[in-house]
Amino acid sequence: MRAAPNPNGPWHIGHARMPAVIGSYKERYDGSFIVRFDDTDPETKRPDLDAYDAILDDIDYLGFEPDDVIIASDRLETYYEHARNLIDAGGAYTCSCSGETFSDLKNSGEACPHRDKDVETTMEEFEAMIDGEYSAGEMVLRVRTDIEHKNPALRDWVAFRMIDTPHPRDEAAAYRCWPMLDFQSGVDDHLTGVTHIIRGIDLQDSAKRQQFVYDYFDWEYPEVIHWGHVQVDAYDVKLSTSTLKEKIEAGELDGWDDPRAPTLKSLRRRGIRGEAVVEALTALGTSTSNVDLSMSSIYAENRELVDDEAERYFLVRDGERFEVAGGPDAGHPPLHPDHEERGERTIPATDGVVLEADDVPAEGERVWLKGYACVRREGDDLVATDDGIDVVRSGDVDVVHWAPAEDVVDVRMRSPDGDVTGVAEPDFADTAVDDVVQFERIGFARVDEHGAEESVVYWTHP
RNA sequence: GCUCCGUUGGUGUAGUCCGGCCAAUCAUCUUGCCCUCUCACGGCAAGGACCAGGGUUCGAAUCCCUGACGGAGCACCA
Repeated sequence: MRAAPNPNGPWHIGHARMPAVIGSYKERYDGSFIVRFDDTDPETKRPDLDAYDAILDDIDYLGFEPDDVIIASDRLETYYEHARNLIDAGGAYTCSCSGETFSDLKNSGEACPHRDKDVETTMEEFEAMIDGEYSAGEMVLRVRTDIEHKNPALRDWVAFRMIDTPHPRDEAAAYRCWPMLDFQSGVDDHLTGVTHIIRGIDLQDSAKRQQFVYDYFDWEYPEVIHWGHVQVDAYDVKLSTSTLKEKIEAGELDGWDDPRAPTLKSLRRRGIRGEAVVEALTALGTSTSNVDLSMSSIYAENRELVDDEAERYFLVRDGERFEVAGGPDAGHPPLHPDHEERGERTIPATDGVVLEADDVPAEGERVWLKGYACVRREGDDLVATDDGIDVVRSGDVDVVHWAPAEDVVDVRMRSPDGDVTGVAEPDFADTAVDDVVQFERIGFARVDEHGAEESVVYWTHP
């Protein structure tokens, strides 16, 4: 099977569906996984030179290693050779109608004057196309299908056209005569031994178009299934590479890995594992209707992967400061509640503490500072009580997270909903970049940077 | 306009080919309870769906017809 991306930028979440499904089928049926860059339009779908590696990088992130990587723009001579064979077989003719003219004829089921051209003339004109003797729009090579076919989409479609703009890849920059997707893809699928094709519903007519070429060559068409589009909830941004590119260029997003972008690079930076993305996407199946992917299913898969190793820390957002009277010098909650052997943290309380606004108890009420003790609010002070943990177990007192008022780590947490700032307990400075931690009662986050001014983390999921 | 395709709980999915084992599976989700010094993890429970109407049949989520709704193609884009 193959994934045939158009190299126009890094992948968004929806793109991962193809490698996710192909990769898991490959493992199940001992198949092979080809990546083929379909970059045969240097103009309107102009390839982005960085995208080839970016996409391979994304596939690697997902945890797959392609068996083969091929690039269509390396293979022009192959397509030309098959076009010559097709012409010889009477399966194609050169046509100089304007797109509009041909469209009108086609829609009324009428052949254009060029359809009856003999093979020799067609061959001469096609060689002239290859030699670049025409400009864009002057000449195309059409596949002779059935001009009266009841589906107008299948009538005598274009196989090759002229493009004046050079291809961005040096290796392909000299070519001016380019195959259309249906020709290139159809030929390559056969030549590379593809047995099963998955493609989008937007390409539902492709197999029927390509079938005409396969018939001329007496090839057997692969099994093909179509699936619908994927929408992802939880993002304001449209799932479209070109839209994302515009937003990045306009400065609305910081880059392809901005946490607000629905890209794989963004998920990776947030500490979501490729495996979780693959699991969630594979579960969508391959139905032809459009599907909505909820981020919560990716989150659920990922949480299962990271929970056991994510150390716990406290992060207090917009803290309100209180002095603490009568308690111990510090709190010592464990790094992980299920793994006491990993040790405990030390959170000093002698210089006062901060609590999140929602956690501040009313005057005279009690709250349990997790890992520390029960305190009662008396004005701007929190006075330790001699309550035991049973007041928590009985449900009388809420447990809250907290941080010292001094010597904390300033933290900026970047998330799809924007940045939030706060302070983390001192031991948070011990974490390494790339660690995924859990800020208790807030959620998981990946440590991105420990800077001089502040530490930056990326919110992973609840 | 012409031509394709689809429609199972909030979301996704199994079942549809070969009608009965489906008073419909699993996951996520939501809620409640248990566990717990986290609103994490774990455990238990509950909630919630066969697009509509006809037809065939002893019997229809499953087959047929009609309709509604939704999607896609009719490009010298991929």
